Amino acid sequence: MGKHSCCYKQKLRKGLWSPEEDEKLLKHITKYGHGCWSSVPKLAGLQRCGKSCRLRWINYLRPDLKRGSFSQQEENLIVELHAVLGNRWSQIAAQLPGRTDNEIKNLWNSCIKKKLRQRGIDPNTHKPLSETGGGEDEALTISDKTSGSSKLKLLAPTSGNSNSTVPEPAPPLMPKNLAAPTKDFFLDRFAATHESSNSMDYFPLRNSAYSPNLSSMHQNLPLWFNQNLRLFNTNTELNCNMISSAVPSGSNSVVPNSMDLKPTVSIAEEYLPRFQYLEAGNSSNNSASSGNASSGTDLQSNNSLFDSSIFQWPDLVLNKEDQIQLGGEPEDLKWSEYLNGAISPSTDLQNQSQLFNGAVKEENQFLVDGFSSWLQPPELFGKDFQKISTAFKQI
DNA sequence: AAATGAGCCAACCGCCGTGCT
DNA sequence: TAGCACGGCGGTTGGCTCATT
Repeated sequence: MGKHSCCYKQKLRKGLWSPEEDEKLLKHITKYGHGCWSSVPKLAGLQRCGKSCRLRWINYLRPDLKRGSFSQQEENLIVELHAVLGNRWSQIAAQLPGRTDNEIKNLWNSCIKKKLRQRGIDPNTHKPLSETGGGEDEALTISDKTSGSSKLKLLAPTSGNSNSTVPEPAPPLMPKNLAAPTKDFFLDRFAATHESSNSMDYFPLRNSAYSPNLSSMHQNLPLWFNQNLRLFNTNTELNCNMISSAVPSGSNSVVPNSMDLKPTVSIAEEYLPRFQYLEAGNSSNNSASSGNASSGTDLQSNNSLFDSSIFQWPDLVLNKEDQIQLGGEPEDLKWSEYLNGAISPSTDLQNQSQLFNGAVKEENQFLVDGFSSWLQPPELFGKDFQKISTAFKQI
């Protein structure tokens, strides 16, 4: 049980992938797309099961993967997201463009957990160890895998009656296949969840060691995370500004340096002011300590998400000059989507939603951008990217 | 230089949900 | 409706690398 039929059919290779296998798989997918994964190994001439091919592609060969170590901002974001989503690595990964769930999971288990414990935080509950008794195996309160109920808890706003402990039904969740939510949709959600001071009762982090401001955001975060959609994919904007600032210069990101893909308007910009509102309304101390207070699209400086949190690992704070030196470009933008016109400065949420609800699989984009990026040494991306991408666009 | 342990990471395993027949 | 195939996810494992003894 659990084993796919393809695994029984023949003696299949297991273990590490050889460069030859990688090449075969890559060539096949860049040329034909993956289609049905179970048929990929056969068509590509590989002695692997389709599942293995899929995994290899997703975790390693995919051209939009960001290589290199995680930036401090990325780590912070992972911690924050984990506090909200628990061990839903794929959903966390969806908010970190270029990172895979496996990568994040590994980072969490090998690194972040340790750091949190060193800081006296229980990585499971995100509460101080003193509160949780420091039990390593304490039952998870957040990553309850019966996600239905836990989600309800996260999502449920409380009634206007601040004494009530019974959550009232939440406004409707973002429907998977309906038109994308409007700004008002989120405003309504925000109002519903933010109105009641007691709403924290249903949020596991209400007493966490994080800054109180976070609770407001956390309450709303789940509303924005749809299991089947990337977070509007707007995190392209949300994340890119955070992450790009700290990506080491040695990072061989596939995003070209020479391109300015930053959209003039994004959903993130639409909603980030709300974070500012949260700050103003709920926090008496929203002064940025990150030294990264600049644009209105910078999540970090706008909502002090990390500013007053305990996750200020002091070893990596970049000033503006550093950012410029390191590139500072919005490298996490899905440039392939830009190429395909999926995200343009005028692209609205609905269009993006349609993009991801559409029949075309997201990965199919690699047919185009994968080919160009893979075959280019990283240092050539910037120089040749536009030319190459233009060429592929014309195909 | 060899042995050992720790940490990291790629890949596997088992389960679940979904869509198709 | 049941059964099957498949994709996807999260947990776990095994092997490699590096540091320490």
